[in-house]
Amino acid sequence: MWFRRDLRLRDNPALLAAAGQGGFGDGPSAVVPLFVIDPALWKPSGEVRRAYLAASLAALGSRIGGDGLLLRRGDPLEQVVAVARAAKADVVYVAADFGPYGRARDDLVDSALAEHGIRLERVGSPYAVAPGRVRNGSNEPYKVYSPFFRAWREHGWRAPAPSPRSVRWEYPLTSHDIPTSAVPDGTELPTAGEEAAMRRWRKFQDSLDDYAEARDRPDLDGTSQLSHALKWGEVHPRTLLADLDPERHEVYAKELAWREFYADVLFHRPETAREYLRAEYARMRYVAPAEDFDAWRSGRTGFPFVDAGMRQLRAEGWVHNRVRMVVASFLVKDLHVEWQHGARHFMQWLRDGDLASNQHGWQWVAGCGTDAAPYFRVFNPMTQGLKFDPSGDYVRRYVPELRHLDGKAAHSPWEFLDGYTHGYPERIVDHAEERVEALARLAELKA
DNA sequence: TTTTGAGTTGTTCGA
DNA sequence: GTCGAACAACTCAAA
Repeated sequence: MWFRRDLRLRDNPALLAAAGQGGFGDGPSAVVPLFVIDPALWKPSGEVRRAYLAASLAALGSRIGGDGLLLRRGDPLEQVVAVARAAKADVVYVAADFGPYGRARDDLVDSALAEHGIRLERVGSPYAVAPGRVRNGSNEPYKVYSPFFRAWREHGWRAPAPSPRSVRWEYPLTSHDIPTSAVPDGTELPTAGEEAAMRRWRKFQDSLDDYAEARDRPDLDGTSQLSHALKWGEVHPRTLLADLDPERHEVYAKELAWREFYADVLFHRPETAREYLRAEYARMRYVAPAEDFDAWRSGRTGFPFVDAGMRQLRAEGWVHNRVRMVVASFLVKDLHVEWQHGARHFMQWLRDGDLASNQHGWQWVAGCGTDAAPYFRVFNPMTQGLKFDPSGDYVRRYVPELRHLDGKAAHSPWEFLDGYTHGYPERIVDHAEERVEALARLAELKA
């Protein structure tokens, strides 16, 4: 069993197939629990995601017990083949990967294994409905979310798979060490592993009825906080969907469907991990990242809601989705910087950094993605802050220079004589002007 | 093939 | 302070 982004034992069809249990296989087998630390993925992941992955691997090792995971470092092409041969394995089981890199990697590993008479079996995926499955009446992939969601729900998914009974784990080779992966100073990460994810889910289920209201409020704890667990497969979305009331909890199911929609879009258009989904947007006039980009990255734009979000990213490796949209809109529409620069920064720091969701979330905000909505949607950072952080608590939590301002005053230090007495920077741009400029640049594109 | 209705998440302005 | 209209035109999906 080659684990990748499915770091759990429960509801894991590939593992059941490997162990020959649950009707997935043909009788009990010994299983090698393999994880390969691939430098091609490890290095660009950013220290937060690396640290979280290391903790998650340790948690999975504990769940397995005994010698835990068989960890190998290096090119999967070499490592998987070496381990499979040493184990005299007939089959290597995986959950299918639908990302651009993972697909190519798995095809290569498939061929390399085949040379030794070993099969690569793809059982299940990180999604309730595998990318490529949901099609419209013309058998084409959907390009708009809402009809995708209806068809996705109609398509349906399997019930959660049973947990494996005792598995006979085998270790044909010795483990390598996990590379050093210290958490950056001051970064707080949640407890890793499937048990922690299930605890969080059970706790969050009490809040599901309030989710539709509370989910948009970054000052409240209204979200499930499971994005990192979904990213690493510590929990499968199917497990969550099975616990939802289809009527009352549709809003939460819709958020899971967004994740599946973006995976589907990226599956059909793998080049959009880097390139514009709407190619004409490559022609727009942009500003090369410079001092303003640095101010954005470090949370010193002078716009409290934006700066709070950018500092939350660095402090926690996570940002509330509402704030992700606002800071992304600010970079693209107020600073006129291409979305790829912002997306790369997010991927460097997010503990849940998922290529499909991140890149297409950015493209959506930038207007070059799957958004079918009006072009004139430009977020006003102060209006957004007042609307979704009405008490100012979120801003004060991450921006100490504004803690002396009470209530909503934290959103507009420029209106107060003592607004800047604690070192908070002045606004680096005039939002009203840059909004007009963004619309003008779009108009040029249309012309 | 043509037509029709709809499209996550907004902002501004004037009544 | 609140509320509704205006802000373009286009693409997508299905009837």
